[in-house]
Amino acid sequence: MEPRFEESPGQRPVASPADGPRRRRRARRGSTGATIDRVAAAAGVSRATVSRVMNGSPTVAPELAARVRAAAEALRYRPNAVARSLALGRTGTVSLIVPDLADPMLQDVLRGLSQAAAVRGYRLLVAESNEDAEQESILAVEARRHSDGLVLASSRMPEPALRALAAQLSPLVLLNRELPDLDVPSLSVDYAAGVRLIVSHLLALGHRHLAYLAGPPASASHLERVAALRAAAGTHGFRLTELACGATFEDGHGAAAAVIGTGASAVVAYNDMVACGALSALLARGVAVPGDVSVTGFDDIPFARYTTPPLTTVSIPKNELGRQAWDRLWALLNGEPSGHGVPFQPRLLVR
Amino acid sequence: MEPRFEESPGQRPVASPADGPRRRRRARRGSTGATIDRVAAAAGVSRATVSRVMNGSPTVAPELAARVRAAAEALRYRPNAVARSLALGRTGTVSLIVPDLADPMLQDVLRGLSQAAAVRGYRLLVAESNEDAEQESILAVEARRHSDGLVLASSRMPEPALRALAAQLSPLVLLNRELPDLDVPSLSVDYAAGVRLIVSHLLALGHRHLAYLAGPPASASHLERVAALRAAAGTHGFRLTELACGATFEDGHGAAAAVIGTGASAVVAYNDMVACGALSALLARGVAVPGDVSVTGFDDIPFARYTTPPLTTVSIPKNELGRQAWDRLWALLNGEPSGHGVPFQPRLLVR
DNA sequence: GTGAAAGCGCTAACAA
DNA sequence: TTGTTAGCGCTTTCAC
Repeated sequence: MEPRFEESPGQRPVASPADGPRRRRRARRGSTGATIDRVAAAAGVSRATVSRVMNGSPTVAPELAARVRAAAEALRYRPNAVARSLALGRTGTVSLIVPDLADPMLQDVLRGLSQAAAVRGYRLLVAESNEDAEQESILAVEARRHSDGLVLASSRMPEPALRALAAQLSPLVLLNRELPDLDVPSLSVDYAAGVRLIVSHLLALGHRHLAYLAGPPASASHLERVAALRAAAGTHGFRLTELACGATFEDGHGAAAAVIGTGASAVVAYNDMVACGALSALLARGVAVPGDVSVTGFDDIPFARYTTPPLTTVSIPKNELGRQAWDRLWALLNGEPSGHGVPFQPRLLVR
Repeated sequence: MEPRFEESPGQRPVASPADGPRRRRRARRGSTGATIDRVAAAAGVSRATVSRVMNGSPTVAPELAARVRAAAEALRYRPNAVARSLALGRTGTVSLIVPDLADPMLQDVLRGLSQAAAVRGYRLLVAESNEDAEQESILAVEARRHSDGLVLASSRMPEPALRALAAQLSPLVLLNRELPDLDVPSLSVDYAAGVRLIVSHLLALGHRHLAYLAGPPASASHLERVAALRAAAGTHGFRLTELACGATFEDGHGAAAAVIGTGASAVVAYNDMVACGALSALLARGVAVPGDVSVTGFDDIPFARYTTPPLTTVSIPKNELGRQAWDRLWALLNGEPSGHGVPFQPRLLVR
């Protein structure tokens, strides 16, 4: 409230009245701060010149540039990223929202995205919604505010909510989720085709009664799969028993008893984790696999190859999905249109 | 230095000469921008008041607050996170650097960290160094500039480099890596103790020749494990054969032939992935596990429980490591000291 | 309780 | 080529 004491004269000449507040502000931050101004002062040039040098502008006299670099070095100057972002109007960060960070399937997507983004000098913010649709809306908006674009993977958001949010979230890329007639690029896998591959394979082996271990009810990919299964059952006339299950090892493990109860000769699992869990529990109960019962998975997680017996599954290009998500986002960030792509075709891996 | 122009009185009357540039700037950003100024204007109050309302300050008259909220709502105003960060001097983001995003072990750490941070409203930036030490230094500095703190997991950085960087990276928490005598909190697991648990178990089963499938040479945890193994071999007088291997399923799978060649009766794998890979390959070659050869892992990844036979391994509290990392970081962010903790004790899981 | 204004640290248009 | 200056959008003193 009172004006501060005058600075003692000398170095930092006469303290203007404005000096008091400024001091106080400075104190707030750590002593970390070598700012662009300090470097400019040390090098005896203007802020602009320092900025030019730091950003590699070619229009700076070599002699000056060297002086600036020396000063920056001496002061251990690191440009403040936040200030830079504010001035530039972009953060150099994109966000990814996933329902479950522990999902080996999404993990590879995460990796592909992260690596592709890194190539362009972009960083990745990740957030986990814990399969909670409401949470997801909030997270998405929040994450978007801190970054330049958003990838929403396997969104659990109800379609109306998603639709309403889409504008706010743009630039936005959807993974494993469609939003027809809205101009949001979405990368999808033709799960129905995947299911048909599995079904054909099992029918060819002579199976006539399949048990489906269902995924999370809110999962779009589960819905696609079950729909395709039912359709196939109608077409090919096999018996289909659906069992509520889930998406994890534990879920699959817990479903083994029920599977045996159905008398089905083959298990179509929602994904590889469920398949592995079920496989393990079946073997433990003395059921021979694939002798008594066949088990198939979905996704081709790294693990699927190393179970005993190895898992027959449908491979989807996870890493590629991540990379493509980046490509779409990158296009949007540059104002290019990013055409709606064709769905990825899964591939059957018989093991 | 020069006094500013006086503002012309009245609303926002005559376009000043400065108006040209400003216009151009505006155009740079998307039309997304409902700014605090626009809301203030719409509500007929000052910026400060809008800010107060948005941040829930109690010192605003209810009537005004309502007006502001209405205006904000109408304009679909979302405070600009970057500007806020700049003014506040904090980003509300912390970074995690990992060597490999696909590692199921680190993944659970990532999850624990992410969830714990979320509780305090913090977001998580992740970056993958691809096991590359140089890359890691760069990434770490970069990530740190964009966030308020850093967690470095299983750092591959040589100790001198890490030591030199520590100050620049602070607040910093290390995972799976010690930096003695430097004041950097580091969360570690007593891997030597874990190795001793496994060795005792195997010795009790009568094994006298163990094959160690070695992890990545630059990995600190591998070095700890191998040192403990050698020490135990000396103490207990069993035979130890070390085989170069790696950290992945493939690595373990590929090592099976070599394992058989050694004639060892038990395999101590660097981690669970290696163990699973080896297990699978051994079974495929007709080696009975655990009949002919025992296989043990390390980490207790979710999968380890669902192999056939299930994997005996050493459990380490991955999720807890993540949460604790956050706790330490949070302490540092608040200027509290964060005592060097005791190393976590692993637990043997016999399966 | 509210507003004016000075920052936060940087970029870039414009002038020189 | 270099410097001046006006922003980027928000928070927070300080004065009223």
